[in-house]
Amino acid sequence: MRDVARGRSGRSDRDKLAPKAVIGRVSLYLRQLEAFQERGMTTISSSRLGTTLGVNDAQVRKDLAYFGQFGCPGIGYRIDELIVVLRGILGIDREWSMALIGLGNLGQALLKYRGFRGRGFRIVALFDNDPSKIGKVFESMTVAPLDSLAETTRSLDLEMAILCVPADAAQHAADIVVSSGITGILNFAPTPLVLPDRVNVVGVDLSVQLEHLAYKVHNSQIAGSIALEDSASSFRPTSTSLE
Amino acid sequence: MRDVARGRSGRSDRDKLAPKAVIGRVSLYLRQLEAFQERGMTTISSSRLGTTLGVNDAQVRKDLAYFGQFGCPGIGYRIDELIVVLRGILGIDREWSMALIGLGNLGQALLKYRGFRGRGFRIVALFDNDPSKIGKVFESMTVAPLDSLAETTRSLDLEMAILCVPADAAQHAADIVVSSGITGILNFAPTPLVLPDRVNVVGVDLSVQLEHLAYKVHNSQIAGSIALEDSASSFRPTSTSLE
DNA sequence: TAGATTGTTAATCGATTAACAATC
DNA sequence: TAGATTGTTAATCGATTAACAATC
Repeated sequence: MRDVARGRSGRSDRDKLAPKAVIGRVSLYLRQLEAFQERGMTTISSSRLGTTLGVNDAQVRKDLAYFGQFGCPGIGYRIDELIVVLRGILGIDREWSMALIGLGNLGQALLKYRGFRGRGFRIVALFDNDPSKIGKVFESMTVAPLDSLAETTRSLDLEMAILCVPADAAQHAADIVVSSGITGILNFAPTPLVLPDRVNVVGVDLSVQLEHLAYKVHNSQIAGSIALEDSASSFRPTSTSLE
Repeated sequence: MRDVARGRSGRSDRDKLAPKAVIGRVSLYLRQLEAFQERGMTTISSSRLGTTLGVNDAQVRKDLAYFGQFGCPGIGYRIDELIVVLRGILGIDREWSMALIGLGNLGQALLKYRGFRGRGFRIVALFDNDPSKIGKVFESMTVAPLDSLAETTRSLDLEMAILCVPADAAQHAADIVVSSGITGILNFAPTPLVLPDRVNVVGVDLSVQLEHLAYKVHNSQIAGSIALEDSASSFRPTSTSLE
């Protein structure tokens, strides 16, 4: 564990980052714009882009205005221009080399997953501390022990790591990642990591997501049965169907 | 109270669901409480629980108070009691049977992933529309064609589906899921789904998460180099030294 | 021009945090 | 009792939406 001093330390640079929610939506806008472009469209209004993604039109404009003025009043946004701009904002107008740490089921799957490569994220080195994994070859890369990470980070210019180790190994692995100089971690381990401020983490907690779904289904079942009781035979206007 | 003509769609039931963020944190509280319990602790204060997870203590209390009064002033919360309560709230005090739809890399991985099973989520049937997948056996389950989903939903009492198909197949697959009577979808396909209100969806968009990380790293690198320039120029102008 | 759509301000809505009486 | 901690209200903070002048 490095300098834990969370909180009030020198955050001023960080404070300039756009709110989490904005960036998530920008990512969605970009993908949708690419889809529109493929269909041959050249301009798009905030209203149309928003409707497709379930986002208010004012929100689309505000999100984009956060980074500059990219639209033409009366016309909308030029799709090709906006795509270039958004890629630059997100920092995906280039390739990123990543380490994959932990080659259990999830790690192996993410390695094969095509979704990342198409967007410039390349897994170029594999690490694990399990002796039964070290030396194995996946996608023509050999799994190396975690303590060789620093060296490889230098030789291959790794900037991000995907952390797919069990919860009880996560903090230790993360410490090694940090000391190797990597400054971005995509954390799939279901545990909070304590890290220095300069290291960026995005957590993907599959159990939390699934439990959220269980909560919703569980509670809409309850709501549903109450509604049934309430209006025994009145046809429930099941609002929007597909469309 | 139930059928207040609230705007466009009949959402009144849904409006009673706790905010997304609250549920996400409740899920984290539960996991942390289980960890505390394993270490033999019997009570916990909102302050201690919050600190461990990086959540404000007032927020912990408020989140829990959303569902009832579970604490003892001066003492804190009894861990074993709170665990039972939270499991009930989330609807994970029982088992959920799920369909896995799409057996590409990600689907296969999620099938093997241990994280779900331990929490009562069981994948009990596999579906795919790719002829090369149908009939194959994974974890002693045979992949069936998607159009047999409705039948299996009835026979096995499926309530949720994990959707792991490519983006361009997702809406069609989701329509079949919905028509089969399943009311919860964990969507890994990187595309928005258009679904009736009564169907619950939680989306897990790995590309969005990874792009968010890229954004953070990209921008903290910029911030970092500006900070370097700034401090360098304060006593060594025009220096371009790295490190 | 008339219609469409932006960027932006003001209004609204929701979520987080501080503060504190109640209470164990 | 004194110290600790809850549940909850009020204050703050942040995010979303409505509205509209500017402009293509």
